Amino acid sequence: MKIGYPCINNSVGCTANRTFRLKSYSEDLLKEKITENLSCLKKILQYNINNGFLFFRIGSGLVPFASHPICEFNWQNYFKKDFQEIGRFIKEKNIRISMHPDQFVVINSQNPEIVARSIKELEYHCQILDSLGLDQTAKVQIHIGGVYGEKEKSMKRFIENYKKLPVFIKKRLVVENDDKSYSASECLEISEEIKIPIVFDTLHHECLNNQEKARDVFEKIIKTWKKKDGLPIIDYSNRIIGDKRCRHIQSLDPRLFKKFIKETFGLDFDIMLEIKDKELSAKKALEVLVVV
DNA sequence: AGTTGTCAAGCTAGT
DNA sequence: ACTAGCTTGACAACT
Repeated sequence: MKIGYPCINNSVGCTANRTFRLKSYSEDLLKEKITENLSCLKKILQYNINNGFLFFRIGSGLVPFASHPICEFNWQNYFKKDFQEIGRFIKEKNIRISMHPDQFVVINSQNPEIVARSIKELEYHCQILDSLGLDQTAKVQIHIGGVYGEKEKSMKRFIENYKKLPVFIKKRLVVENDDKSYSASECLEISEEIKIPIVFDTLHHECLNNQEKARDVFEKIIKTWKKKDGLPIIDYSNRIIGDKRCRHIQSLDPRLFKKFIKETFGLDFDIMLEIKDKELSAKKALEVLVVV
């Protein structure tokens, strides 16, 4: 079991998500930002090793505007050595890497242009992981997408569009249950058809479920992960107490986390802590694991 | 040096 | 019709 946090580290004093405005796009500026981002990524990974965090989500902004038509720069080639070097470090230290494209990636959109842009963005994410030389356990996670007032049709459209994706995307792509549209059991329905692994998000399940117990659903979800996909991934968070909506807590509650670990006894998986204070919560989580 | 409006992209629910 | 919220954070133009 590995513990990780997404995209941002507030302790190392740099960010791997530096960007700029589209208006000020130039190849030089792009190179500059990628250089800074890669250098910071190294620092974060080293920090993670020093602190026992073996799971990390790389932010989508590592290469700004990579999937935008304005970008004709071959960053994969130009930064080949840097990616290989970081990739070697990741493999040597046995770090698990994932990525999570943002809400603009909608594979089941009714608009073919949005689908095309989404595929471009997925290509970019997979190119990052390919450039790092990582195997199929490095995943790219998205949600099912929109409902458009016709859920059955929208689920079918996801399945059809998924089938058309190139293999280098399919082998990394996984879906996560969300808090408003597609529950974990609906993800399971889709997975049954196309055999896509599912990321179980504990907070989203709390907010959207069909009265299934988390452990029951999770045991089914675990089976969607084959050996080549690596251990199942869980996104862990808790709801702000008394919150009507589904907002993340600011910092890990060690007692709730301990309860969760006990409830999932006997199951093995990697945990991504989707919590505001990032590495601080990851530290708390490790402390809980040592005691349990 | 610090503050604040704005930023490539989509969808949903709430006002 | 419009906007907040979603992994919101980071930039850039303004004091």
